Amino acid sequence: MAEKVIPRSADYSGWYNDVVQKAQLADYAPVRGCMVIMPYGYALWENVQAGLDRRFKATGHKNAYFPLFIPMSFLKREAEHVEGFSPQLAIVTIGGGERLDEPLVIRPTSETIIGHMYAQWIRSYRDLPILINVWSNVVRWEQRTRLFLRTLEFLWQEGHTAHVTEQEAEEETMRMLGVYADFAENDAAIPVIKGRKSESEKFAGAKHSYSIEAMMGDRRALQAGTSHNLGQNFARAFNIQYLDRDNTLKHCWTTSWGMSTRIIGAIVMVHGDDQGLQLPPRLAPIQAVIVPIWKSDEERTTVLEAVDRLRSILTPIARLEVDDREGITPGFKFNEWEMKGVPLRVEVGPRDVASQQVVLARRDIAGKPGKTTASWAELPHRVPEWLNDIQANMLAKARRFLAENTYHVESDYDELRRIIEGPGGFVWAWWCGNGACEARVKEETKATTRNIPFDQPGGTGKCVVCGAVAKQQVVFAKAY
RNA sequence: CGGGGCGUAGCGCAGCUUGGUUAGCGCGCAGCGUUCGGGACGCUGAGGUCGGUGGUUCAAAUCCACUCGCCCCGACCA
Repeated sequence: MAEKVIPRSADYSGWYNDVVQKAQLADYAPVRGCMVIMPYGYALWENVQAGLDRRFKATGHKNAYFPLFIPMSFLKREAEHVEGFSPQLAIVTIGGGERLDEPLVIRPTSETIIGHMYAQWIRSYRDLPILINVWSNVVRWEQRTRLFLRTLEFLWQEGHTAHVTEQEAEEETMRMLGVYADFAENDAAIPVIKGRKSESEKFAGAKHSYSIEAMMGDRRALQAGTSHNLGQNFARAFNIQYLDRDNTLKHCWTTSWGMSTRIIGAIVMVHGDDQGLQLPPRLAPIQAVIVPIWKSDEERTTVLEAVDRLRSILTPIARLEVDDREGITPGFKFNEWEMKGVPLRVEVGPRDVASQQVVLARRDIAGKPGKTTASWAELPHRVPEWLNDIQANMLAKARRFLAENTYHVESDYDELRRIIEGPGGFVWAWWCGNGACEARVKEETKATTRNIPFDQPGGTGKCVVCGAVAKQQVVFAKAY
């Protein structure tokens, strides 16, 4: 635990794994690609869940659960009708028992089950909209895995809604994308670009897919959340119909949207530094840690008495940890809590006790500049103030980084290439919308279109690849 | 599935080219003492089928064959 984190600039992916493991968020099980989330990492996920759940409740969504395993025959019967939607299959035989007569399939997402249930539940326009969210685990057969970002099994929420009109479904799709963007920026302190996915990047079977795209510390993009307008594709495949006011049967308009434990990887990559993890206060399982300092037994007694007082002052206003472990130096503790990303550290030594004060050290500003003293009396208002300030500063820093590594090349293809192959980052460029142009960029530079941002410059330009008239700009970047 | 790399103590590695007593080092771990306001130090100690199997040899961590596992780069990635 006393080891230092690999520097971020030296080996980014090595650094990433190192931070995740040393901060005790997660580790690999001794099986290829299988991630074990540790208690500290799970506590972080619980805070993510709470932040999202609060927003879902505010938009009228209810939680439910759908099964993980589906008999093969069901999947064949129900799923093959959706054009382009071919879920990855995992065939299961039960260990220790007999071979199954019929293979079970693990759902990679719940669309199939949900489509089936909605078809049974929905009869009338009065049943709509139906707004359900599912907290669940899913399984994908990934060739190459990475802690949090791409794992064989992961935790997420998936929302599934059904509506009377196309417009209502589109509004819902946008509302939930907005919820994700709001969560990312205000809770996770990660600035994102909201936009629409290109045809080749969208969810199979969707009419439109939208995403929020974030920039990681190595300037690559990460899709941090998606929202899909499924049109009537799934409703037709699963026969989700309702009787409208005019006494005719109509297909519903459905949506789905999700955010996963991948967001934890994003938090690590956006905010982490050479010192380790850095957590935004709103999501940090531990917002403040008290580190008592003493030499003699006498000092120990007086300092720990003060710590008890501080504990009762701070417990109501922050998620608090007191590190009164013995036989470990204060310097070691400082570094350890920094590695775990705790936003605020409260140091209390004999000198502080004598003057009824503490030293506050903030994680987002290294060294002396990040330290100040505060009297015990002012802690109840100073600590929340600092936590808010740290939250705001982390978002501001991430915004600055995003801006500094964003380029607008308009229509010079060679420049696009130079940026992607050189410093890397997000490149805004005009795009005619032709899949061939997109494919060429991917082929030649490894960069993909991330999304077509809602926030367009307006007007028209020339496609960065073919020079044809383009009505929109798209963001190109290498992605995880 | 193609290309490359690696398996030696809980973790990270050296030793292998050129075979030779008892297989080393750092971290961590245990005990004792000194320390403690930015990753302490000293002493003592525990911990190993050298991934596995077979072969060559008087002798194998070291050479050969096979095999298992892992990592990286590609392919793939709602």
